[in-house]
Amino acid sequence: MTDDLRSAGAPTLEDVARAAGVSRATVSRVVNGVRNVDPVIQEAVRRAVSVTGYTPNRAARSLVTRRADAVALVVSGAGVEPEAAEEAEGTGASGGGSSFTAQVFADPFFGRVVTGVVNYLRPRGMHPVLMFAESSRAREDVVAYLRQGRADGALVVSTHAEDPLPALIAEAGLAAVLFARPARPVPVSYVDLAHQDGARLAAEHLIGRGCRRIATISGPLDVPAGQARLTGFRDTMARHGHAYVPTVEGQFTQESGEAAMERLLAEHPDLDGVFAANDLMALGACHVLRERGRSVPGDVAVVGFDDSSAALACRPPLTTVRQPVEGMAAEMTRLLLDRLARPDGPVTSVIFEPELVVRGSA
Amino acid sequence: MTDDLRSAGAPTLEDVARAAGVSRATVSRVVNGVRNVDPVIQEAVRRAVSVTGYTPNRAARSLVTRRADAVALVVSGAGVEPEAAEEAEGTGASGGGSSFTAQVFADPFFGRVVTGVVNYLRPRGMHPVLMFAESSRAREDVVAYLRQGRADGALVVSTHAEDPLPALIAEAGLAAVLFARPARPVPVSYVDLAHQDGARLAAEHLIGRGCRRIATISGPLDVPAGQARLTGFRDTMARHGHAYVPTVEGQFTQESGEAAMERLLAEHPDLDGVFAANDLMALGACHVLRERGRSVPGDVAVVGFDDSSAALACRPPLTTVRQPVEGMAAEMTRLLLDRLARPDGPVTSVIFEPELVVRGSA
DNA sequence: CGTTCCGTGGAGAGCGCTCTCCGTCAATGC
DNA sequence: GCATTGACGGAGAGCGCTCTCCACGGAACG
Repeated sequence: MTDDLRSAGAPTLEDVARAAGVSRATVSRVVNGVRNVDPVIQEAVRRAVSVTGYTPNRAARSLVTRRADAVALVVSGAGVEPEAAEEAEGTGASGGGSSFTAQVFADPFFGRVVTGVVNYLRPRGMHPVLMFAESSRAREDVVAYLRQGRADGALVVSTHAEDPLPALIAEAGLAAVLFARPARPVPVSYVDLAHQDGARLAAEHLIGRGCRRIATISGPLDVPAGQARLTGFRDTMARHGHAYVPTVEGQFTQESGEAAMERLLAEHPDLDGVFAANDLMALGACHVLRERGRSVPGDVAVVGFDDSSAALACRPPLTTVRQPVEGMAAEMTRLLLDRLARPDGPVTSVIFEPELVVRGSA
Repeated sequence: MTDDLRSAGAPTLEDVARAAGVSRATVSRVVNGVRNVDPVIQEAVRRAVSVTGYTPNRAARSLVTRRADAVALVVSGAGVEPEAAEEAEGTGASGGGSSFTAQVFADPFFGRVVTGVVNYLRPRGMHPVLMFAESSRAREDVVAYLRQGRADGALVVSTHAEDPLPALIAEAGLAAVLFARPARPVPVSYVDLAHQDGARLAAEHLIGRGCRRIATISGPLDVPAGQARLTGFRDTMARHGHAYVPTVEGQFTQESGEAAMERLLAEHPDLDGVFAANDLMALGACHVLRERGRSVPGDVAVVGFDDSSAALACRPPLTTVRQPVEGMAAEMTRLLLDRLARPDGPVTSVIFEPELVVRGSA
């Protein structure tokens, strides 16, 4: 219906300029809302835009502005194991596929990150490009992608400590912001949770409800979050006179939570309180407790961490420490856009406070 | 370390050409592997590329090729309710935020879609741009994004039937492929599951293990998948002499599964088998059954649908109908890239066969 | 009444790449 | 031996946009 005005294909600035009887530069000024343009001419241009059905060509704009107006959302793992799994790429009909991506989304945590990122990006007309970086090949891809200018910066969520990606990005002089403090110092901004405070809340809650023989299932200790949650829990316990806290290390998975609970129960059959460093492990622990004839929270109180959807899938629903993931992800995004606006700004960190959510399990 | 060879900023084709002592065109030919280039020159160019640390500028390439080499992955809802929720965009610290995105990722199904898409895209050097289209504003954004040439096509996963997005995209002459058949016919390719066959597997399994009083919790009946699963289930039951199947409609959520189970149990206290149209509802059903003193599968056998992670979070783990989501998502992606390669190709549909996964619940 | 200045629109030079066209040179055919 | 062909490299014209300059005119000032 607008074909009469455009030479061929999509309408360009030139076409709009012709239709409005002004120059290309003026149309550009109106479209980008820059400098003063006579209101009458502005109106004429706007009309011409809608008549021609003009849409700016992003590639052309990017070429001169040197900005893609896009950011990458990278889920990054350290992965010795996933590194090898990459071979099985092609098929993977029966759930094989990329074990890494599947594994990432099994934890509802990542969905909350996406929600926070998208909420912040969307009102600004931006959308994240989703990338996975679990092998060194994939990490190079991410760096290449950024270097090609397809994205202006990266939001990096590492699933393991010792993730080499942040350092790679920093070396290449590319912009990035991390979710969670990197294990090794890297000159990159990040957001994180006050994990120790969260663990303290869990400890105080268990003590407060009268538990006397309390144990904990920690996260992997090579991950800063796992380490911090354990430290925070033990410190608080010590401050309340509990010198010794039986501890078994888990891997943040439901299975590892089950195995850990089995061990704790075998070694300390009389325990009456458990703090699991995330909800998935707490869920596993609840299953084992029930199978061993312990009622939750009657015989044993259980507290989780994260307030993920696993907390609600559990019966009774889990008392847990809520991490404001969406807010953290939004802040992470804000930090990145800030940095893109002022590339020589300071490297900062923003730490969020957790919150105890009391439900049925403790 | 390579600064001596580049004029300033990132190295360009020109820089590489100068370093290799050839023309820009030749470097382009080598980089893109097009036409025959003398092996000796090829080698020289390659060396120059690595010496200069050259990376092609995608914006410049896109400008002339008119291809972004990117696709959008759109999660689309029809949403009357989410439409209004858009107001609360800004803050949303405590989990409020965009109820739509949060809701999308609560079901592990979407993570599997992402996995399949990424697995197919990655070996081809592509990455999906994640977009949500739950309001008409957002739908326009998606269309604008595609029209700006920021993505070559869209992979659309609709959460509701009557989703207007596919039609919008088709009208604009943009490329798209859908996950699941649209409620209204639209000239766009799609992949889907043989839902009826899946329901048949569930019915036969329940009958085969000796259940006599079988009920079902259906999905929302305005969604083609919900409808098809119910139809398939009833048909098979009828074929085995069960003329009447007590049915309660659910909404594919855990809560709706609980409510539905309560009702079924109230009206048919003697039932001994339940088919829930997805795992989340089956999980809810199991919780209710246990609370009402029924053992699973001893007193009541339960079969779910999807084989999502909820199936494993359940105790006992759910017997369920597996939907090869990853494979379907990969095929959807293949169809889109095919279409981009041959824009005048046929509109097709690919239907996948489900598979029964027997675990503890039935 | 001349000078300065600000507000505003146009001209045009690229941004870095691809791709068509053309030129060159060696191999081949009659 | 000369025309024909095929293989291969170079030249150069854009792709659609932004943005820096410059030109122009009217207002303000001395």
